[in-house]
Amino acid sequence: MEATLDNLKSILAASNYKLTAQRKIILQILIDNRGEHLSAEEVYNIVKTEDPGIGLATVYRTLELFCELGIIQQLTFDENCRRYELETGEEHHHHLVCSKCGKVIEFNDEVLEEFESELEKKYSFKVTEHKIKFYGYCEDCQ
Amino acid sequence: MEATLDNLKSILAASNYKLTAQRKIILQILIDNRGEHLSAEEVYNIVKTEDPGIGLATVYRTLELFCELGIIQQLTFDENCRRYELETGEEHHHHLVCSKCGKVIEFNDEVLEEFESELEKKYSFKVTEHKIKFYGYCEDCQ
DNA sequence: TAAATATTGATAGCCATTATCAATATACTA
DNA sequence: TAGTATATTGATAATGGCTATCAATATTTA
Repeated sequence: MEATLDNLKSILAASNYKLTAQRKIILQILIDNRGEHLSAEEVYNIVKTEDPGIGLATVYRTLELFCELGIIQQLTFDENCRRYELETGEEHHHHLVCSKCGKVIEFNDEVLEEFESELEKKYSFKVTEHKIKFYGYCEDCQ
Repeated sequence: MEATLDNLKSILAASNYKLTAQRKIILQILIDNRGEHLSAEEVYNIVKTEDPGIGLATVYRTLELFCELGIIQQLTFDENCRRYELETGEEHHHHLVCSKCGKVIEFNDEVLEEFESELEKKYSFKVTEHKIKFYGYCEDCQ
């Protein structure tokens, strides 16, 4: 289920967290920038235009909390910079990252799901998460 | 082609780098610990037993250089800790990482290669690198 | 409305990695 | 083989994204 400003309070309450103005603003920004893969710093810069008093630590904490609650998902295209995207509740998808212009193309594929099942059998390994990224050059940069 | 103490000099020379005692020791350690996925800090601790005077920066620089030359490959199972493994010249492989005990199981599969080719066609994207990791629980930790 | 609890902002701290730079080592050249 | 240009080293300061701390404040519950 995708998070909205309306159900945020109940999502938080279900885990004994409280609804605050800061959390609402940050969720709103993530929704407004759906598909943007924002970093904490970028969220901070946007949020400051609406609430200049907000602290950087609050942004980091809120993003971490939203991850824990499954509202967003953490991505790391480049190390030393974590990015976040809204969890849509739809199929999981993966990314093609252009090494030149930085463009990110999303794809999803059930082939990977099948592959995962095979691995689980072969290695008696229970997969709970996967990180799959392809790096290279997009159409414009080749 | 896999790097050895014998061909290290020519690999370096081909890119205008020089052979040094430090580079030899570090390569030797990587060879001795094949399959260990060492971090820079770990390499540093081992190297100090053979050459106490070596600097940490040299270890970092050498590992970076070896990556650039294709002698080793960088891995990131856990963010904020980069690990390295020898490039064997054989098939590429990927990793299953146990979230509980940290065990790393290696696998390789041509299914992924095929999948990559399909992606390239579909998105007009030239893949140069992929990072594929599955996280979960190994046989002992389930 | 009060009390219990969670959250916030400011800021100091962390820690793996990088940059700086003078001293030194390597490798080419004559 | 000595001289020279160039690359490398070790020590250490700096970087930078992120986290911990804590008193002040806000939210929720009773």
